[in-house]
Amino acid sequence: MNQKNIRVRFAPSPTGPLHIGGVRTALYNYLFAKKNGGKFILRIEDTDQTRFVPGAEDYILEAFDWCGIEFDEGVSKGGPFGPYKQSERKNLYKAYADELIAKGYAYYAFDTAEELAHLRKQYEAEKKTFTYNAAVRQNLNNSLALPAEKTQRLLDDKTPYVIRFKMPDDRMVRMNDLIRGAVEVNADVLDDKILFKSDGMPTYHLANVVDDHLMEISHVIRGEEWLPSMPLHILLYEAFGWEAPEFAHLPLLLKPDGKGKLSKRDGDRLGFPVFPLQWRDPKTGETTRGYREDGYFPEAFINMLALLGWNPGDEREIFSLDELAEVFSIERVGKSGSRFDPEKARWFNHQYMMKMDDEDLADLFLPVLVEKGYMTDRDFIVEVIGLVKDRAHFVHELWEQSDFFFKAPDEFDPKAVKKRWKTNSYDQINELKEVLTAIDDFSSENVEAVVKAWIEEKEYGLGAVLNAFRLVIVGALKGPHLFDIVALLGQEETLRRLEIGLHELGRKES
RNA sequence: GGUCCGUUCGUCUAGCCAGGUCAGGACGCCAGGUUUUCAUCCUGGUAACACGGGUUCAAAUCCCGUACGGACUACCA
Repeated sequence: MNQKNIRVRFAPSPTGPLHIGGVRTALYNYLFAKKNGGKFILRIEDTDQTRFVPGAEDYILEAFDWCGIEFDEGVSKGGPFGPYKQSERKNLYKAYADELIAKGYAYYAFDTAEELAHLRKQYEAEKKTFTYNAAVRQNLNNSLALPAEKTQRLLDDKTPYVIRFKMPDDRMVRMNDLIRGAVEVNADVLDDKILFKSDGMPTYHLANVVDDHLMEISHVIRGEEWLPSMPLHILLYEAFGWEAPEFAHLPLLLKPDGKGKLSKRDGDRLGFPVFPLQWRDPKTGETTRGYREDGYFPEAFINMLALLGWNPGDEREIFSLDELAEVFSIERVGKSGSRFDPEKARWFNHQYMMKMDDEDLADLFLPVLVEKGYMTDRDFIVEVIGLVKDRAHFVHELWEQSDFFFKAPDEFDPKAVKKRWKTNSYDQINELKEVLTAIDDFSSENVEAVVKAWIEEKEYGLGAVLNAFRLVIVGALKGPHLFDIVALLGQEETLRRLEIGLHELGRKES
């Protein structure tokens, strides 16, 4: 009874394309909400005007749309707690900062960025770390150190200032993380973080806490990089007299090799996407590949991401989004970072490829065929897909697995020719032509039966004839069951290819 | 440097909380099988508890330390 409503949020900053680590964070939030009958909110955290990138917000929306992740509330969706973009909530944060000052939990600071940078350098030269905290704040340019009249004069003169949190100097902050358990930090190693910037915008810390409270967020599920600021946030809730949400800090996604977290460079270097969608940088015009454009199915992409850091506790690996939502639990999220494995990503896509309906695949394959200039009967395409889809990892690989269904070979693989086009091949294929011409029922089974009977009767080698046969039909020693191919191609086309093959390959002299 | 978090096959991981199984599965890799071919597929194999102490009859599992890795340490999020 009385259990708080579950409300979680994903709060990206629109500074560029969404990294797959971000997608995974959003996914876990989504799954947690769905599993617990809660709400999932999308909030845009654009309090840093200098880092705004045009198109980034649309990218985020489009990426989730592609993934099939839906929000209950948020930008472009609306909801009772809007607006959901922090720049549109700008005028509401200052009052909260003022409240903290009034209660003695925060103060004005007039130090310039240059002064602080200088101080940091000085400390560094002495091999010390500069921390803006209780130990030094009395010697700096702020409302705690200055006489009240001086502070008031600076304020009246419109001197630029920031508002800092007054970090307690002797206080053990005890916290709980849903994934890591108890965590405790002594506040005296923390610094007086800026809550409100001189440009009139709040920093992440203030905006995040205020909005999470106002939006009645029950669980904050976010990346591990936020773990070090959890004490600040807890203290902020405390200062406001608000009940803090539960926290869960997700482990990072790591590079496939070497050390460190997965970055865009790793994708470029190793040849796999790091972003869900292709992204064109508006400044440089540089284009970065995406999972969608690389041919991944959104279902496979999501499935792969979900299993990176979470597992169901049994040996299942293939899950739809709905199935994930049913079995997901935050307790089963691992503590350690997960190395991203591009090979396994491919494997997931292959699993979905094989499961996918031939008709649906035909819809996806059709544009590829049109582009190649082979517009064919749709039923034919569906048949082809049924024969080759198990062999491909991606839709675009369907073409290399099936090109011979759409055109007679324009060249014959030299290695295959050397291996399988022997002295007597010409005569045998020529004779096969007669055999095939005489067949009325050109079904796979019947052609196979007739051809095999003929080979047996003539005592030709099965492998010799069939491989030469495949060579002239396909152009290489590859592809599905040969008789399935010729049945689908039809009698006329099969005979035509035999003709072409005989002409091109000719009689091999011994 | 400081703070915090982490560490089971090459990789993703189960097992740890409630110590007792040849440490299980998947990807990859290797071998065999199926196939007239290639791919798929099937079967089998390969391979791990970071290290050192302690507690205990018994430690991957609990405790301490060490090493290594990571994140954070901005008027960025």
